[in-house]
Amino acid sequence: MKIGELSKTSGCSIQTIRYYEKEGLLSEPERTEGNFRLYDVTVLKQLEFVKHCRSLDISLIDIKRLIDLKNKPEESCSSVNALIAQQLALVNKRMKELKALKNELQQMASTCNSDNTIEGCGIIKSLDS
Amino acid sequence: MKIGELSKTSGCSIQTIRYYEKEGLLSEPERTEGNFRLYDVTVLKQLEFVKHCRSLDISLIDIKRLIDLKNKPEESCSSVNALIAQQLALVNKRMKELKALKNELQQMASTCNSDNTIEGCGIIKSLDS
DNA sequence: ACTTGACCCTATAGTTACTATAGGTTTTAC
DNA sequence: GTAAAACCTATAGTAACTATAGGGTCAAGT
Ligand SMILES: [Zn+2]
Ligand SMILES: [Zn+2]
Ligand SMILES: [Zn+2]
Ligand SMILES: [Zn+2]
Repeated sequence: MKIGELSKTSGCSIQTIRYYEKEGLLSEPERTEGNFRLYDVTVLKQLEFVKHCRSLDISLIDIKRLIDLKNKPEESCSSVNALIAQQLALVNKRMKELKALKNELQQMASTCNSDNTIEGCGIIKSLDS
Repeated sequence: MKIGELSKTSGCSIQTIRYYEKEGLLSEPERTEGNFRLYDVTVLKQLEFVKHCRSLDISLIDIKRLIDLKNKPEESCSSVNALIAQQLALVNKRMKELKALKNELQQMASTCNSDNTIEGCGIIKSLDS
């Protein structure tokens, strides 16, 4: 199949597919005489793998590491485990930050009833301090 | 004071201060004969305002809007309120996403005891499906 | 055979909020 | 007088895409 069909089947945009290829996350496909990319079905699995990783917010560099690890099926999976643990730690950290943000924003919002001038607005006062 | 001192006092890097100025978040300071930026104390308040907004993850564009609103103290503060509400909605959305991420990552991590080959690793299996 | 339109190609610029150089000028201290 | 420290502008890099610009290829219809 050509890239347009792969794009529709996978739900990835054409540019993203080409970008993933450039970054080494997809193997380079064959080309037609006219230089069009020509994919076989195996690339769909690769692309799904990448998409699944991205949905977990794993960086492209880490996805590449995972792909490299996948190609060494005999080795220990401890690196895989470490990578996921690190990703989890990142998510936990961001969640903490977001909770703090949420608290402060909520408190700020509660000081404003929208029925005021900017000069007297509690939100602006909070932001000024 | 010159930019180095402002940087130390405020905790913003020199480049960041110049960047904020370029983006219109700080008023342009006077210059010495030799073209060095020369600040008076009022800029510190401006910078603190920006920093406080950034700590709430408000985008530079929205900070600029807030600054513009601040300069119209007689107007209604409903725009301010709306902007903060929107920011809160954004944070809530990201928190939901992060929770889903965390769940999936945790579940994946639980399928791996690090004592396996990559071929048999539960994490890799999850990512493949 | 020829044209039109859909599809494809590469290369480049834009996005956000900075950070980091490169290459140069000014000030300050000795 | 000179050397270091501080400053200046302009430009490139970061992450993961998205969006053009300016082409080439291919299938269908006339
Ligand atoms: Zn999943
Ligand atoms: Zn208000
Ligand atoms: Zn605060
Ligand atoms: Zn494992």
